[in-house]
Amino acid sequence: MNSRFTMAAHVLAMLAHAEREGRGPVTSELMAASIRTNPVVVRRLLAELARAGLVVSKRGASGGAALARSAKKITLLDVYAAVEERSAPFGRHPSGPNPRCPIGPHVAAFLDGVSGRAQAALETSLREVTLAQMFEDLLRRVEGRRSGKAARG
Amino acid sequence: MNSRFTMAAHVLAMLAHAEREGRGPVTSELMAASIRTNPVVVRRLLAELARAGLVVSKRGASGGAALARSAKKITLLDVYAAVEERSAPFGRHPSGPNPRCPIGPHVAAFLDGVSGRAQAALETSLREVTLAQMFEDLLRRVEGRRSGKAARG
DNA sequence: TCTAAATGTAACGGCATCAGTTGCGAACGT
DNA sequence: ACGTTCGCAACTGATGCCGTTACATTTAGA
Repeated sequence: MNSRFTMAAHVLAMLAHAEREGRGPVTSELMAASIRTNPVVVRRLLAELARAGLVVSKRGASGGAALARSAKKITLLDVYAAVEERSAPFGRHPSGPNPRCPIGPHVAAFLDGVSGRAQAALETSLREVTLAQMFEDLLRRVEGRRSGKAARG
Repeated sequence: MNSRFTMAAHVLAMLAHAEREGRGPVTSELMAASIRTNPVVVRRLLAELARAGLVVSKRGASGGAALARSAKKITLLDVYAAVEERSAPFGRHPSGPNPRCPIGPHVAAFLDGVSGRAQAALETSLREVTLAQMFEDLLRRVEGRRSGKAARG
């Protein structure tokens, strides 16, 4: 299983943090150290996020990545769609069912509907959370304010 | 991506059909021909379904597989859980976040909640459909009754 | 009792995907 | 000009899944 969504959330949290602190772009090297991976892995991830319009990168000295728009306007669904192309919960026959079998194509058609509804439910639950909400929750967790109600997630 | 759920649905539909027709056990070879795969693949699948208590198999001459209980009492969630162990919609850092990074563990904790809710939504949508409902829908599709309302799925 | 029909299971290869790594060219600030 | 940083291509190792072969085991039926 694929860990790009988790890494993307981590990266975007760092970018939201930098933005709030008024710091400049964040380098892939710094983020890679935080995630414990290689800078190139982070850059590949950033390339996908940039293609989706979520981040912008600057090259050269004092370059790095930053959020392309407000953290309030980025939902986890945006992130998921950007880095996880296959959102279907299950796959299909690689070679298709036997066309001489009368039920094969109908099973596939039925499952298309099931898959579509499951996918819609997943997307709805991801659309409800913005990057800003996630970041605020992280701040609360880090600051250890146990008194406030724990944010969902 | 994994096609076991689709194959399992196909297999179980055939078993439901055989049961309704009063036929005996269905061989893996017959089912494999319908799915266009190898009998061993079907048997591996049946082994998982049997471990989950959904089917029973008989060895030897005139052996094969049959439903272990009524198709009305098997939901697609049962099937999904039986063959798709990883139901989480996204994975985690392989090596975990950097412990010296203050937000890493919190990102993971936050995403645990997100994943749990997404997973719950998926499971709810799968629990709503029984094998019997799916099979009835397939029958309608095969018989080509366009007048009746199309079943969800 | 013998035979044919089936399952159960192990082993192996091919293929795809992913993470990690290296190397280098291009862009950019100082 | 120089060092910094991204972008990108290429390669490796690990993993997971499907397909296939092979073989032992079980069972019904002649």
